[in-house]
Amino acid sequence: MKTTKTLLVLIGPTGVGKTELSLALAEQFGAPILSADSRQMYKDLKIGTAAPTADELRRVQHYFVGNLALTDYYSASQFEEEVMRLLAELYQTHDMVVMSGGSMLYIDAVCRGIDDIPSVDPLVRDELKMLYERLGLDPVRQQLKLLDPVFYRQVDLRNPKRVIHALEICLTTGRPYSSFRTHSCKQRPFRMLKIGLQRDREELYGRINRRVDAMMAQGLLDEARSLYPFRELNSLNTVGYKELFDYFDGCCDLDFAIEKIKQNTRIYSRKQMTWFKKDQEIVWFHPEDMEAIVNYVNCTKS
RNA sequence: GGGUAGUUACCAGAGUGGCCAAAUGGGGCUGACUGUAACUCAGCUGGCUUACGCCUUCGGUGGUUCGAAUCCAUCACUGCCCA
Repeated sequence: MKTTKTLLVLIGPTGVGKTELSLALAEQFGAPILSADSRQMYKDLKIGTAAPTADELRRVQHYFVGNLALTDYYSASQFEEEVMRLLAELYQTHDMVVMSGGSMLYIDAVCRGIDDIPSVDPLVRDELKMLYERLGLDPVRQQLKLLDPVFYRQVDLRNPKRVIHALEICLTTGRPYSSFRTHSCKQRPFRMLKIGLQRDREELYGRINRRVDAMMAQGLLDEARSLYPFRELNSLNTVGYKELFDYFDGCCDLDFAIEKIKQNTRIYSRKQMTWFKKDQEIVWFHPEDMEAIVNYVNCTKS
């Protein structure tokens, strides 16, 4: 009899209770956990990203937690590639793997695939960054219009990140950015069960606020202080750290910074929900209703 | 008790006779997003309406005026100063 290999994908906004549930489910099904969190991957971001603790890491085999240095370049595409390679390996010995996380783009990269686009030449990146900083977005837009009129018509021309990135690709490859974009959905050699975790807004916000207070009690301030010298790194453009950097700069007092962390975390959770809402494959549960989730998983096994 | 400044939408705060449902910022909400994504960007934010538009608002009341958030009177409350 052929056993179906399953990827149990736990999706939900930050603070909803993914970590706890993922551990319980992983133990129940004897599955390893694959984290899909773009910030918990950095080994120096522990408290502020609510990364699984050493105890939790001992309970279940985890992947993609604390595997990067702050200076490492990383992308959703790399994540897709590494996850696919790892899954092929894990499915030799496991029927089920749990993937748990909140990084929308990373999850989609694994579940649907992401187009194969070459990496940006660092020189081109620096050059465009300078151009943008010196002369604004307009010259970037004009160049993009010339090199990729198709994408030029599609992009949000007011969004610097998107406009600049498209041009970066045009310049490093010599081809229009849009020619790489197929948006095709890749087939995966395993079955995916997307489980969405949901709580009432008020309940979620309460958890988020309390979690930030708990982070402070655990020493987030010291963690952030030790990372302050690296604040310009992209990996530190992260909720929970950037607000404290502002405090170190003297831009606000500590209480204000903490409130900002709570607020930005709430905003982030809403962005996640907006993204996940569109995904019709997700079946939604309350994170504390493990029984219903286990039933659902078992029912779909046939 | 006397003087003085004020009372504008969730908050702060512009507006001092028509171009005002009322600038701007914050907050809130909604959404976009395929390569640094916990990023970046956008829209809405008095009520009803798809919209044209209509209705109710600028501390209360009463006036002046074709027309008032804006002028006058009065009442209430708040801040500051002098007693």
